[in-house]
Amino acid sequence: MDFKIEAKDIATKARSGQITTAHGKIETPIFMPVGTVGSVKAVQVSDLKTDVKAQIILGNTYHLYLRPGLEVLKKAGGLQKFNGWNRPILTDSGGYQVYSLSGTRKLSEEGVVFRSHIDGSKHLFTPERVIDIERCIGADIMMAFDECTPYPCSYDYARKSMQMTHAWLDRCIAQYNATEPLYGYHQTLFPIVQGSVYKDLRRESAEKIASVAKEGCSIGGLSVGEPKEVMYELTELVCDILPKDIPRYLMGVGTPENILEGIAQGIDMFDCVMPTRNGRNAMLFTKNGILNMRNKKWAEDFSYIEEDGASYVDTLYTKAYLRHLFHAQEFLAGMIGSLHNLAFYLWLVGEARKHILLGDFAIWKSGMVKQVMQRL
RNA sequence: GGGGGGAUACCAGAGCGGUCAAAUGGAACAGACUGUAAAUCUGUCGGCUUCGCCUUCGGAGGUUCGAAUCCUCCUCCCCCCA
Repeated sequence: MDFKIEAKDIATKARSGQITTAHGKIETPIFMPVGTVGSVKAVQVSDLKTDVKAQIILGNTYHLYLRPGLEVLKKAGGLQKFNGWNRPILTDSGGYQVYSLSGTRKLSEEGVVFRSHIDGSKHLFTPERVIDIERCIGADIMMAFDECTPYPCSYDYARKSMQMTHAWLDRCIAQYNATEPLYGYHQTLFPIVQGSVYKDLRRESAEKIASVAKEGCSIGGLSVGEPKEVMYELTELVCDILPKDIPRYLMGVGTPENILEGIAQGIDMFDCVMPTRNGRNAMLFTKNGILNMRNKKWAEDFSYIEEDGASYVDTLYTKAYLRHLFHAQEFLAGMIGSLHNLAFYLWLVGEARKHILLGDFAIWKSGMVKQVMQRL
């Protein structure tokens, strides 16, 4: 994997660049749609490519391991072939499930025993095992196995968890170095900064990650409920420590505002379920603000979803019609919402990139944040 | 013509003497959602000057300390037999 920085903003720490993977190039800053079980929910691959203009999508190690399972993925020749995407894929390691499925798993220094949310069966995930699974999935970018700490989180717990994540990282790297890709193309490994909301822990973790990161690195454990100001402050602190010449990925973030702030602090990659999940739940992000498409006020609004929107659905359907679809619980409603939101997110990071290259990112951003976050 | 059942809030539908402004669904209205156990979840849902009060359970009377619940009559609906 290769990363070239093309431009650096002067007023902020934003930068634009290009990542080259075995499955294609990625222009940064970039937003990566989430496709947990191998599919970006409610969105066709064809639309992801031509309409959303996604360049890389996520998959999830825990979910794909459980279903369809490693044998199928191996026989398919990797996830890129299996799901028809054939472009760059990043897999989350299951570290988020350590957090989100905390009620059905047991955590120890060795690893995590998950109780399958599908059938209740037990599955041990160790750092070594996670790397093996990610090899089977064939992700271009594999995430190290970590614990995403909850919020709030005591200092003591955060410190121990961070130390464990660091120990797991060393084991991930060892396993990474001891194994080969299964499908003949290069896979890279991103380590993850943890440390909850504690600055000294974040600093320590960032230093650890900086010392081992080769081709990219990431920041985890944020956007789990802490105030956004805390997230911004910690992102800045961490970015100042992380290597400048490799991509930085802020995991699980976020709202359009979060993403623009992240870009300003030097983040290159983002992912979040928000555009798809909220899109399925009738919340639309537009360049003029946020709409709840279930609201009565759209019942007889026959204007297009977004007159100059980024997706073809924006001028194919009216607000009144989309509201009707949501009320009628038609699958099409969630498909339109997801497609619209993803196209908006990709448009947003594309614009950010454009303005970084132009040199007026800071001005553009402050106007855009206000515009994009207002409620319509 | 004879016999029986029923009318409850926007809809459907519990309740069958006090703990009922009335269960439960649905609809409606609003909100939440940040490395997806989510096409999910939450709240409100008679009125008001809202720790209380007022008006409601087809209509009119009555019994009772007290009625959506019991009695009488009326109106409408449904079913069975001829």
